[in-house]
Amino acid sequence: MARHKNTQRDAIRHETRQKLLEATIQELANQGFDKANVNRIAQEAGFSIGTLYNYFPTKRQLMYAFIEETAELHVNYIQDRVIVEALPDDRLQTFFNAGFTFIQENITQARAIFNTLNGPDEDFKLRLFQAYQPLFHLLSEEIIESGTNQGTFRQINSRETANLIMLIYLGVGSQFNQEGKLWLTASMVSSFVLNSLQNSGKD
Amino acid sequence: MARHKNTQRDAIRHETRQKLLEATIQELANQGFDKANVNRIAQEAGFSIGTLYNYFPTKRQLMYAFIEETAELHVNYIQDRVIVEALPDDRLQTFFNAGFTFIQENITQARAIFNTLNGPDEDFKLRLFQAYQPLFHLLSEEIIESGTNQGTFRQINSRETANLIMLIYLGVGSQFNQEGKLWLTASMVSSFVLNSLQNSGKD
Amino acid sequence: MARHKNTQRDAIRHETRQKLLEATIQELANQGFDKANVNRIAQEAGFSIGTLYNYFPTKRQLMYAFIEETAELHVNYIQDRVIVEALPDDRLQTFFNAGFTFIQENITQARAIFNTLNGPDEDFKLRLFQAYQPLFHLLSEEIIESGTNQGTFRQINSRETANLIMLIYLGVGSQFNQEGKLWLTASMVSSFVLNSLQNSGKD
Amino acid sequence: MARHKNTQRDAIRHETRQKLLEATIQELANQGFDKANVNRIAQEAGFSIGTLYNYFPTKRQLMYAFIEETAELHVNYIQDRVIVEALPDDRLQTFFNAGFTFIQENITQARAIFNTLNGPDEDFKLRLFQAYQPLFHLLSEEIIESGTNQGTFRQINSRETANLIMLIYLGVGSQFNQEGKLWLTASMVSSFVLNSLQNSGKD
DNA sequence: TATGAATGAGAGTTCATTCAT
DNA sequence: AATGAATGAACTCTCATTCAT
Repeated sequence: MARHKNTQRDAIRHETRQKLLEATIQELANQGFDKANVNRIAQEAGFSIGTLYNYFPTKRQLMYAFIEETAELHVNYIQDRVIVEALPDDRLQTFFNAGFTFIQENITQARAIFNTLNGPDEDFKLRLFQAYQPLFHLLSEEIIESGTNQGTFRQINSRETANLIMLIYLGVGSQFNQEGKLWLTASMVSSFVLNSLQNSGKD
Repeated sequence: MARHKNTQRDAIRHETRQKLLEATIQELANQGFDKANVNRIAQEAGFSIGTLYNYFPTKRQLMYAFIEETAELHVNYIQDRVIVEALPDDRLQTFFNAGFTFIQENITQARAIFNTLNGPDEDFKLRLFQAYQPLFHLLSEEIIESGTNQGTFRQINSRETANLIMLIYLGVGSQFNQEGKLWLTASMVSSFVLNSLQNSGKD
Repeated sequence: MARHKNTQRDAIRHETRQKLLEATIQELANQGFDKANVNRIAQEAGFSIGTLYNYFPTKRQLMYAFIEETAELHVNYIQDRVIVEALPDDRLQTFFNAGFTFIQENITQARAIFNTLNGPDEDFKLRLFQAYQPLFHLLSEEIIESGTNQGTFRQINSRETANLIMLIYLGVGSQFNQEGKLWLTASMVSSFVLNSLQNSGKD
Repeated sequence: MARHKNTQRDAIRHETRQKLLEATIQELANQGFDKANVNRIAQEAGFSIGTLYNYFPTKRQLMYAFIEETAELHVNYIQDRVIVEALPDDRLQTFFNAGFTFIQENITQARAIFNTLNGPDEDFKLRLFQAYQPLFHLLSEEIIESGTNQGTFRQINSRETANLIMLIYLGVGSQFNQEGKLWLTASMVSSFVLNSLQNSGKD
């Protein structure tokens, strides 16, 4: 029974934690890290500030938790869809399709991530970089190298190119208007990138 | 003599203003807008806080002034070098060469601009966007359309592509390490982009 | 028990709020709005500045709260005593008697109100005007019109006269010396006003 | 010739001083003493802040000068018109007529004076009180006592009554709307006061 | 475990005043 | 006599964090 109680308690703890993180997303998306206000976050989540501090010892820890949770969702969403494709071309297109779809469907998180992404805080950047490593690896190994090996893509430094594509993805992904519509489409971007990667006769 | 006196006054005002803006650059590069501290800026510039506020009525106005001055330098530097080239290919290469050179040589300003660029503040973004309009125009009209007309580049939407290239430029430009070395080289990036733009047999 | 806890919390909040308002009264009485210092108010109340701002979001809101609380006390005090009198003459005398008594007994609040009353701030004036409306109504309807209808007072515009009497009351009320002694007595003032209002043979 | 030069210099000094005082009136009328800004006053007057400080050693001295100049105009205006009347009744009516006319015609000064009048600053009050002494004397000696001696007015303490009338005058005078229209008319107020003062059969 | 009253360092901004020219 | 650049104490307000209940 003690065990049962603990399970129940864990469930409550988990739920509270999630509510706090959701409120954090909203606040971060609207305000960015510096202007985000933990008192307001607690209030929006329906808890007292004391409770928030029972779950996250500092504002920074709260933000770290948010980054890691959101990045995991983001990464998994793309990875799951890319990996089922066989051809490098299709994988690249799926990368952008899935990525931009995720952004459109999770615009608040996306906004919060992108706000954080290019801020001056090196700690945040490092965390984000680490959290997005799987996508980097996906691009570098499962798409570019795979494509070069199969002769679909021209010879190219896979790490540098992955870096550049990742940058394009995040850059385009952060350019949405107030309604969350991206300025550039997935197809425009992926065709731009594919055109550069594909082996043409002349090269 | 009154005229002479005014000249002297103007010189003093100009010098003080410049010192304040230089200190602003440092602070912005290190801290970003929100954590930038006007008291520290004034002190670094060698003036009292009151003097700073005699020159710039709010922290925000100070930042605007910085943005406009720096963007103008940045834009002119690139424009002057691109426009003397005749061929679209060369212009594009020069765009990246000059751009990345400017960044390396003005790393503090660049860092400050990029810190600002992707922050959550829409006002700053708008100001930056406006200040960098000439580069956007340069890409769209003088490079891409020119190339498409001459048959060097494939048919492509010039505005969207300019947008994407600008994004790539600024994205790569903001990825430097502590010593100010860029992670990607101008030649790698411009060849990536050129490969995408150039007419190949197949297309 | 939760309920009990809430009751306790409410009591604490109320007490803190009152202490802050009391300190506000002191400060306003001594300094007027513009020179009133919120840090000093908080300190006098025995709290930190942060606590003050947890209770009142701006200096101005603090002053509004003070105005409304004090005006209510002031109005009730006079109203309660006037309304039990039957004759218009007695009511008018009671109006001044009670009013001046209240001032003598609450000299700090009175001083603060009068300091505020004629300051340059239109917002404060409006608030005060609204808060003192019941007294205005009391004079206009329950004293002057009542007196005119009964033939005790001569025919006279009740609203204008109420305005004038109110002005006299507040004007005399603000003329006290350092010890809080009024320069004019209630009986002198009420006999001056009654003499003007009462029907004489000649008019 | 030296003398002539000095005369010229004096004229310039006088003109500069007047311009500064005029700007002071505007500022005081709009802002009240505490929010009045000497830098702004100098600018509005068309001089540098340094020049203002050459003429008035402190903000406070500038305000004193303003008070004394304005009060003198105000007092003279009323006095000149009252003293030519023979009868106490007419003098009292003229007192209010002239007084309210002056206010309407010099609304900015009036506003500034009334803003100052009831502020918390005892020094200002004292200065104003002294500056308005002649009006007080006019009421007390030349109107009330004169009237009592002639039997026109009932027996009444002349100093207290003068005090009360002065208070009524200044109180009504400070109640104007944005366009400078008074809420009460001169005739309404003077008839109210006369009704109280005049000997009726019953008293 | 949850609460929320209280804290206080720190930030942006104002403005009377000084003084070298 | 006139100038205006420079000063800095003082002020309002913010918010991450603590801790007694």
